[in-house]
Order: sequence, then structure tokens, then C-alpha cells
Amino acid sequence: EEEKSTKPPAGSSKSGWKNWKKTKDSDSGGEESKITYCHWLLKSEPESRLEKGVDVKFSIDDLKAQPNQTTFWDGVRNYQARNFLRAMKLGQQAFFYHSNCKEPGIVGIVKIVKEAYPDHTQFDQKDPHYDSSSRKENPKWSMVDVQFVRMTKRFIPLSEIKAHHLAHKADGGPLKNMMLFTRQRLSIQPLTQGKNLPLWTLGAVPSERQPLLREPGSSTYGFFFLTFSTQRNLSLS
DNA sequence: GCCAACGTTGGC
DNA sequence: GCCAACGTTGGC
Repeated sequence: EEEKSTKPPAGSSKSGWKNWKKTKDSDSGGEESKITYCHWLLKSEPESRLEKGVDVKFSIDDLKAQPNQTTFWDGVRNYQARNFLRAMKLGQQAFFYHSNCKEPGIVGIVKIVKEAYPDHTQFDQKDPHYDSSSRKENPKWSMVDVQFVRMTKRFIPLSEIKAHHLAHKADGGPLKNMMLFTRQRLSIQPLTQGKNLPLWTLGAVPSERQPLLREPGSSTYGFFFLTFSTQRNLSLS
């Protein structure tokens, strides 16, 4: 279904076409394709774990250790996550989240330095994420390149984000629909402003085209995350 | 290490 | 198209 939403089938059957139209037009399915996201959250496992004999550990320190502090984000094998990958634009920023570990939470910020292209690991039989059903002429899975930007000023534990999420579910705050909780298993997710709240709660309102994320000390704050944090006297940047 | 959540697979 | 079985994710 997700395949069809990116590209209508050439000689499509009636039902295939219908499904494609449905995902484009319906409120729930279509929303994803219509909305333009600007910020993301990427999960990665910082602790060693073997998958088909291969260690899948990749912490933010591992990213920092890469040449140019840059790596390809391979191994995404979920259609929704893949579609988000494909929606990522050059220069956009994402939180780097440590998952499946002692202290899950946000540890840093990365940026997209190359937009989606075929994930070569899907064709590599030795790779734990090898996909025998994918053809080179029409690769199923994509990856982007990301580069380390910086660590967050402090570690932001899942427990803290979750506390806000729970509070916001009650009071309609910006994190009430955060996908970290509404789609707990999604490894690539967009961050949104939250519908009924002003994005900018402190300082000047930046013009629309300015980068949303500022260095500490700037008079304006970006990343919707900072909205709730500043409201609650926390500082994430 | 346990297990709940949830995405995927495949029989019917 | 339904849904039970199964596999994976990821918090705890």
C-alpha cells in the first residue's frame, strides 16, 4: 500500500488504483503525504546487540567517530519509516534518540546531508537487513546521509518526555500526539508543532524561512520541543 | 530477561 | 478482506 502511495502502479489493477487514490485522498492516510515535515527523530541503539551475528550498535559517539561525522542511515525496513526518510530534505535537523538501552532518550542533533537514495544493504546477503524480495531495478528501501551537529545541552530521558506527553494528553499540550508514544515502534518519525499552540513562546518570532533551530544564547528558540520545555522552565538546547 | 505493543505474513 | 499466528521493537 505504501509502495503505491509513492508511485501509482503502471498497469495497475482496479483495486490497486483504488488503494492508491485512497491513501492520497483520505484524511488519515493522505495526511502524511500532504503535510510537509521539517524536523525528525531518529532512533538508534547505543548498546551492542547481535542481529544475525552482526552487531547493530550505533550510538551518537559512533556517529561522531565516523569520517566527517557523517554516516548513511541504513537498515530501515518499515514502510512508514521509509516514507518519512524519503520526505527528508537537505539541511533538515533531527534528534538522535538512543533506544533499547539502559537510558533511552534524546542525546543529540543531526542534520540531513544527503536526501533519500537506495539502501545498498538490502542487496547484501551478509547484512542483517538483507531483503531478498527487493530488486535492484526497483529498490524497496531507502536511506539518507546524516551528519552530527551537536549534542543536546543535556540528556533528555524518555521518562521526561513521557511525563510531558501524559500531561499534554490531559491539557492538550504540544506533545499529546508525539509519535514516540502513539507509534512506539516507529524508528523514524516527524516532529510537529502541535496544533493549537503558538510555536514561539519566547523571544522574537523568526521569519518563516529561518532555520528553526538556534544555538544556545540566541534570543529565539526553535524546535517545537523547546516550546514545551521553555514553558516549563527547562532548556533542551 | 520479560513481555506488551504492534507490524507483517499467510491461510482461508 | 479477515484475522490468527508470528516476529520484532523497545521499555522496564
